Amino acid sequence: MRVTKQREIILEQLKTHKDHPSADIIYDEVRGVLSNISLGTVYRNLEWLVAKNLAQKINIGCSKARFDADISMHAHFRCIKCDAVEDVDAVFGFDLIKDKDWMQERLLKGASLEFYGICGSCLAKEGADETC
Amino acid sequence: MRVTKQREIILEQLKTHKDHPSADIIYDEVRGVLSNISLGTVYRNLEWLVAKNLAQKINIGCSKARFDADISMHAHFRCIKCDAVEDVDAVFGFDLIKDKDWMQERLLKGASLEFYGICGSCLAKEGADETC
DNA sequence: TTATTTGCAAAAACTTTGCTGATAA
DNA sequence: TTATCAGCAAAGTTTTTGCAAATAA
Repeated sequence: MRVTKQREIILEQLKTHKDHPSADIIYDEVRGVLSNISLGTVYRNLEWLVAKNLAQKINIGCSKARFDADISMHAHFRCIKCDAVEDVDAVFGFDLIKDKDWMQERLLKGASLEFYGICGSCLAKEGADETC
Repeated sequence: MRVTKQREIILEQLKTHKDHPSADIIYDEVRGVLSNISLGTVYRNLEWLVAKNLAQKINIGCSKARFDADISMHAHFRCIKCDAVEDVDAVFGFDLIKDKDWMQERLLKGASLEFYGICGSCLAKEGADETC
Protein backbone atom coordinates (compact mmCIF):
# COMPACT_ATOMS: atom_id res chain seq x y z
CA MET A 1 0.00 0.00 0.00
CA ARG A 2 2.29 2.65 -1.34
CA VAL A 3 1.71 6.20 -0.19
CA THR A 4 2.46 9.06 -2.54
CA LYS A 5 2.05 12.74 -1.97
CA GLN A 6 -0.67 12.84 -4.64
CA ARG A 7 -2.60 10.00 -3.07
CA GLU A 8 -2.45 11.50 0.40
CA ILE A 9 -3.59 14.92 -0.71
CA ILE A 10 -6.41 13.59 -2.88
CA LEU A 11 -7.85 11.63 0.03
CA GLU A 12 -7.34 14.53 2.40
CA GLN A 13 -9.14 16.83 0.00
CA LEU A 14 -11.99 14.38 -0.52
CA LYS A 15 -12.45 14.14 3.23
CA THR A 16 -13.09 17.87 3.49
CA HIS A 17 -16.17 17.46 1.30
CA LYS A 18 -19.71 16.77 2.38
CA ASP A 19 -20.99 17.40 -1.14
CA HIS A 20 -19.78 14.36 -3.10
CA PRO A 21 -17.46 16.01 -5.62
CA SER A 22 -16.61 14.74 -9.08
CA ALA A 23 -13.03 13.99 -10.16
CA ASP A 24 -12.56 17.34 -11.85
CA ILE A 25 -13.56 19.26 -8.71
CA ILE A 26 -10.94 17.37 -6.72
CA TYR A 27 -8.46 17.99 -9.52
CA ASP A 28 -9.01 21.74 -9.42
CA GLU A 29 -8.65 21.84 -5.67
CA VAL A 30 -5.60 19.63 -5.44
CA ARG A 31 -3.87 21.74 -8.08
CA GLY A 32 -3.79 24.53 -5.51
CA VAL A 33 -1.33 22.39 -3.55
CA LEU A 34 0.32 20.26 -6.25
CA SER A 35 0.23 22.62 -9.19
CA ASN A 36 1.20 20.11 -11.85
CA ILE A 37 -0.77 17.05 -10.85
CA SER A 38 -2.62 15.59 -13.80
CA LEU A 39 -6.29 14.75 -14.14
CA GLY A 40 -5.30 11.19 -15.02
CA THR A 41 -3.58 10.84 -11.66
CA VAL A 42 -6.70 12.07 -9.89
CA TYR A 43 -8.86 9.54 -11.71
CA ARG A 44 -6.36 6.75 -11.06
CA ASN A 45 -6.11 7.56 -7.38
CA LEU A 46 -9.81 7.97 -6.80
CA GLU A 47 -10.31 4.50 -8.29
CA TRP A 48 -7.46 3.21 -6.14
CA LEU A 49 -9.08 4.64 -3.01
CA VAL A 50 -12.35 2.97 -3.97
CA ALA A 51 -10.55 -0.35 -4.55
CA LYS A 52 -8.88 -0.05 -1.12
CA ASN A 53 -12.20 0.81 0.46
CA LEU A 54 -11.09 4.25 1.55
CA ALA A 55 -13.74 5.98 -0.56
CA GLN A 56 -16.85 5.14 -2.51
CA LYS A 57 -17.96 6.04 -6.00
CA ILE A 58 -21.50 7.21 -6.51
CA ASN A 59 -23.25 6.88 -9.86
CA ILE A 60 -26.33 8.93 -9.35
CA GLY A 61 -27.57 9.78 -12.82
CA CYS A 62 -26.13 12.71 -14.73
CA SER A 63 -22.84 12.47 -16.48
CA LYS A 64 -20.03 12.43 -13.95
CA ALA A 65 -19.19 9.97 -11.21
CA ARG A 66 -19.13 11.43 -7.73
CA PHE A 67 -16.90 10.38 -4.84
CA ASP A 68 -17.37 10.18 -1.10
CA ALA A 69 -14.83 9.54 1.65
CA ASP A 70 -17.66 8.27 3.85
CA ILE A 71 -17.70 4.58 3.01
CA SER A 72 -20.71 3.69 5.13
CA MET A 73 -23.80 2.47 3.28
CA HIS A 74 -26.00 5.54 3.23
CA ALA A 75 -28.64 7.05 0.99
CA HIS A 76 -28.25 10.11 -1.19
CA PHE A 77 -30.46 12.83 -2.57
CA ARG A 78 -29.73 14.52 -5.88
CA CYS A 79 -31.24 17.78 -6.97
CA ILE A 80 -32.34 17.49 -10.62
CA LYS A 81 -31.88 21.22 -11.08
CA CYS A 82 -28.50 22.08 -9.60
CA ASP A 83 -27.08 18.55 -9.44
CA ALA A 84 -26.12 18.86 -5.78
CA VAL A 85 -25.82 15.57 -3.92
CA GLU A 86 -26.42 15.31 -0.20
CA ASP A 87 -26.69 12.53 2.34
CA VAL A 88 -30.11 11.34 3.44
CA ASP A 89 -30.98 9.83 6.77
CA ALA A 90 -32.67 6.66 5.55
CA VAL A 91 -32.55 3.07 6.66
CA PHE A 92 -32.12 0.33 4.08
CA GLY A 93 -30.43 -2.99 3.55
CA PHE A 94 -30.73 -6.43 2.01
CA ASP A 95 -33.79 -7.08 4.14
CA LEU A 96 -35.80 -4.95 1.68
CA ILE A 97 -35.57 -7.91 -0.69
CA LYS A 98 -38.62 -10.09 -0.32
CA ASP A 99 -37.60 -13.14 -2.31
CA LYS A 100 -35.20 -15.11 -0.15
CA ASP A 101 -34.73 -17.87 -2.72
CA TRP A 102 -33.64 -15.26 -5.24
CA MET A 103 -31.11 -13.94 -2.73
CA GLN A 104 -29.75 -17.42 -2.17
CA GLU A 105 -28.76 -17.75 -5.80
CA ARG A 106 -26.61 -14.62 -5.84
CA LEU A 107 -23.78 -13.12 -3.85
CA LEU A 108 -24.97 -9.72 -2.68
CA LYS A 109 -22.20 -7.22 -2.04
CA GLY A 110 -23.90 -3.86 -1.57
CA ALA A 111 -26.76 -1.55 -2.31
CA SER A 112 -27.33 2.05 -3.15
CA LEU A 113 -30.43 4.08 -2.50
CA GLU A 114 -30.87 7.38 -4.21
CA PHE A 115 -33.67 9.89 -4.01
CA TYR A 116 -34.06 12.72 -6.45
CA GLY A 117 -36.09 15.86 -6.64
CA ILE A 118 -35.60 19.58 -6.12
CA CYS A 119 -33.52 20.94 -3.28
CA GLY A 120 -34.50 23.78 -1.00
CA SER A 121 -32.45 26.47 -2.64
CA CYS A 122 -33.68 25.57 -6.14
CA LEU A 123 -37.28 25.61 -4.94
CA ALA A 124 -36.61 29.15 -3.75
CA LYS A 125 -35.14 30.40 -7.01
CA GLU A 126 -37.47 29.04 -9.69
CA GLY A 127 -36.57 29.27 -13.36
CA ALA A 128 -33.38 27.23 -13.46
CA ASP A 129 -33.36 24.41 -15.97
CA GLU A 130 -33.20 20.80 -14.98
CA THR A 131 -29.74 19.53 -15.74
CA CYS A 132 -30.76 15.90 -15.87
CA MET B 1 -47.15 13.54 -29.52
CA ARG B 2 -45.92 12.68 -32.97
CA VAL B 3 -45.43 9.02 -33.83
CA THR B 4 -42.68 8.03 -36.20
CA LYS B 5 -41.76 4.60 -37.42
CA GLN B 6 -38.43 4.87 -35.59
CA ARG B 7 -40.07 5.86 -32.33
CA GLU B 8 -42.61 3.05 -32.50
CA ILE B 9 -40.07 0.39 -33.26
CA ILE B 10 -37.63 1.57 -30.60
CA LEU B 11 -40.31 1.38 -27.90
CA GLU B 12 -41.56 -1.95 -29.22
CA GLN B 13 -38.04 -3.32 -29.12
CA LEU B 14 -37.41 -1.98 -25.63
CA LYS B 15 -40.59 -3.66 -24.43
CA THR B 16 -39.30 -7.07 -25.50
CA HIS B 17 -36.44 -6.73 -23.03
CA LYS B 18 -36.35 -7.80 -19.44
CA ASP B 19 -32.62 -7.12 -19.24
CA HIS B 20 -32.39 -3.32 -19.30
CA PRO B 21 -30.46 -2.77 -22.52
CA SER B 22 -28.19 0.16 -23.33
CA ALA B 23 -28.79 2.45 -26.31
CA ASP B 24 -26.33 0.62 -28.54
CA ILE B 25 -28.05 -2.72 -27.95
CA ILE B 26 -31.37 -1.25 -29.03
CA TYR B 27 -29.61 0.34 -32.00
CA ASP B 28 -28.20 -3.00 -33.17
CA GLU B 29 -31.56 -4.69 -32.82
CA VAL B 30 -33.62 -1.97 -34.49
CA ARG B 31 -31.22 -1.93 -37.43
CA GLY B 32 -32.50 -5.39 -38.25
CA VAL B 33 -35.83 -3.74 -39.10
CA LEU B 34 -34.82 -0.21 -40.11
CA SER B 35 -31.43 -0.82 -41.59
CA ASN B 36 -30.35 2.81 -41.82
CA ILE B 37 -31.55 4.22 -38.54
CA SER B 38 -28.83 6.19 -36.82
CA LEU B 39 -27.50 5.85 -33.29
CA GLY B 40 -28.31 9.51 -32.72
CA THR B 41 -31.97 8.81 -33.45
CA VAL B 42 -31.95 5.97 -30.96
CA TYR B 43 -30.47 8.19 -28.26
CA ARG B 44 -32.89 11.00 -29.06
CA ASN B 45 -35.90 8.73 -28.97
CA LEU B 46 -34.93 6.91 -25.83
CA GLU B 47 -34.64 10.30 -24.11
CA TRP B 48 -37.97 11.30 -25.63
CA LEU B 49 -39.62 8.16 -24.27
CA VAL B 50 -38.19 8.91 -20.83
CA ALA B 51 -39.49 12.49 -21.03
CA LYS B 52 -42.94 11.22 -22.01
CA ASN B 53 -42.84 8.71 -19.18
CA LEU B 54 -43.00 5.73 -21.50
CA ALA B 55 -39.64 4.40 -20.34
CA GLN B 56 -37.10 4.98 -17.62
CA LYS B 57 -33.37 5.48 -17.68
CA ILE B 58 -31.27 3.59 -15.18
CA ASN B 59 -27.84 4.79 -14.11
CA ILE B 60 -26.49 1.83 -12.25
CA GLY B 61 -22.74 2.30 -12.15
CA CYS B 62 -20.60 1.28 -15.07
CA SER B 63 -20.34 3.42 -18.13
CA LYS B 64 -23.54 3.18 -20.14
CA ALA B 65 -27.07 4.24 -19.30
CA ARG B 66 -29.62 1.45 -19.38
CA PHE B 67 -33.27 1.72 -20.34
CA ASP B 68 -36.43 0.00 -19.16
CA ALA B 69 -39.95 0.10 -20.59
CA ASP B 70 -41.28 -0.78 -17.15
CA ILE B 71 -41.79 2.64 -15.60
CA SER B 72 -42.87 1.42 -12.19
CA MET B 73 -40.57 2.23 -9.29
CA HIS B 74 -38.70 -1.01 -8.76
CA ALA B 75 -35.31 -2.12 -7.53
CA HIS B 76 -32.49 -3.52 -9.65
CA PHE B 77 -29.59 -5.87 -9.21
CA ARG B 78 -26.38 -5.49 -11.20
CA CYS B 79 -23.78 -8.19 -11.58
CA ILE B 80 -20.34 -6.65 -11.10
CA LYS B 81 -18.82 -9.36 -13.30
CA CYS B 82 -21.01 -9.58 -16.39
CA ASP B 83 -22.86 -6.28 -15.98
CA ALA B 84 -26.26 -7.88 -16.30
CA VAL B 85 -29.12 -5.94 -14.73
CA GLU B 86 -32.24 -7.62 -13.44
CA ASP B 87 -35.31 -6.60 -11.48
CA VAL B 88 -35.46 -7.26 -7.77
CA ASP B 89 -38.57 -7.86 -5.76
CA ALA B 90 -37.98 -5.27 -3.04
CA VAL B 91 -40.21 -2.77 -1.31
CA PHE B 92 -39.05 0.81 -0.89
CA GLY B 93 -40.33 4.35 -0.93
CA PHE B 94 -40.03 7.77 0.62
CA ASP B 95 -41.03 6.30 3.97
CA LEU B 96 -37.47 4.99 4.33
CA ILE B 97 -36.47 8.59 5.05
CA LYS B 98 -36.47 9.17 8.77
CA ASP B 99 -36.11 12.94 8.94
CA LYS B 100 -39.53 14.39 8.12
CA ASP B 101 -38.38 17.99 8.51
CA TRP B 102 -35.68 17.36 5.93
CA MET B 103 -38.33 15.98 3.56
CA GLN B 104 -40.48 19.06 4.07
CA GLU B 105 -37.75 21.32 2.73
CA ARG B 106 -37.40 19.49 -0.59
CA LEU B 107 -39.64 18.30 -3.40
CA LEU B 108 -39.09 14.57 -3.71
CA LYS B 109 -39.77 13.15 -7.16
CA GLY B 110 -38.44 9.62 -7.13
CA ALA B 111 -36.00 7.09 -5.82
CA SER B 112 -33.82 4.32 -7.10
CA LEU B 113 -32.61 1.31 -5.22
CA GLU B 114 -29.86 -0.79 -6.65
CA PHE B 115 -28.21 -3.89 -5.32
CA TYR B 116 -24.98 -5.23 -6.69
CA GLY B 117 -23.04 -8.42 -6.40
CA ILE B 118 -22.40 -11.54 -8.43
CA CYS B 119 -25.14 -13.25 -10.38
CA GLY B 120 -25.82 -16.97 -10.43
CA SER B 121 -24.20 -17.72 -13.75
CA CYS B 122 -21.03 -15.79 -12.87
CA LEU B 123 -20.79 -17.58 -9.54
CA ALA B 124 -20.83 -20.83 -11.53
CA LYS B 125 -18.10 -19.87 -13.97
CA GLU B 126 -15.39 -18.30 -11.77
CA GLY B 127 -12.45 -16.50 -13.30
CA ALA B 128 -14.18 -13.71 -15.16
CA ASP B 129 -12.97 -10.22 -14.34
CA GLU B 130 -15.10 -7.65 -12.64
CA THR B 131 -16.11 -5.08 -15.20
CA CYS B 132 -16.93 -2.40 -12.68
C1' DT C 1 17.23 -1.59 -6.57
C1' DT C 2 12.88 -2.26 -8.44
C1' DA C 3 8.07 -2.37 -8.68
C1' DT C 4 4.83 1.19 -8.65
C1' DT C 5 3.33 5.72 -9.72
C1' DT C 6 3.36 10.15 -12.14
C1' DG C 7 2.64 13.64 -15.90
C1' DC C 8 1.58 14.15 -20.37
C1' DA C 9 -0.85 13.51 -24.37
C1' DA C 10 -3.41 10.70 -27.11
C1' DA C 11 -7.21 7.71 -27.44
C1' DA C 12 -11.35 5.54 -26.04
C1' DA C 13 -16.10 5.39 -24.75
C1' DC C 14 -20.44 7.29 -24.58
C1' DT C 15 -23.64 10.86 -25.78
C1' DT C 16 -25.16 15.18 -27.85
C1' DT C 17 -25.78 18.39 -31.55
C1' DG C 18 -25.98 21.19 -36.08
C1' DC C 19 -27.57 20.84 -40.41
C1' DT C 20 -30.39 19.53 -44.42
C1' DG C 21 -33.75 16.80 -46.33
C1' DA C 22 -37.88 13.97 -45.04
C1' DT C 23 -42.31 13.25 -42.89
C1' DA C 24 -46.55 13.09 -39.74
C1' DA C 25 -50.60 15.46 -38.87
C1' DT D 1 -48.45 23.31 -45.08
C1' DT D 2 -45.43 23.33 -41.43
C1' DA D 3 -43.52 22.08 -37.15
C1' DT D 4 -41.14 18.14 -35.85
C1' DC D 5 -38.09 14.44 -36.78
C1' DA D 6 -34.42 11.50 -39.19
C1' DG D 7 -29.82 10.57 -40.93
C1' DC D 8 -25.25 11.82 -41.05
C1' DA D 9 -21.15 13.35 -39.39
C1' DA D 10 -18.76 16.16 -36.39
C1' DA D 11 -18.03 17.60 -31.84
C1' DG D 12 -18.58 17.37 -26.81
C1' DT D 13 -17.78 15.27 -22.35
C1' DT D 14 -15.96 12.09 -19.25
C1' DT D 15 -12.71 8.57 -18.40
C1' DT D 16 -8.88 5.49 -19.58
C1' DT D 17 -4.36 4.30 -21.20
C1' DG D 18 0.62 3.94 -23.18
C1' DC D 19 4.94 5.48 -22.28
C1' DA D 20 9.20 7.39 -20.36
C1' DA D 21 10.81 9.61 -16.30
C1' DA D 22 10.33 9.86 -11.27
C1' DT D 23 9.81 7.92 -6.74
C1' DA D 24 8.60 5.12 -2.41
C1' DA D 25 10.10 1.36 0.04
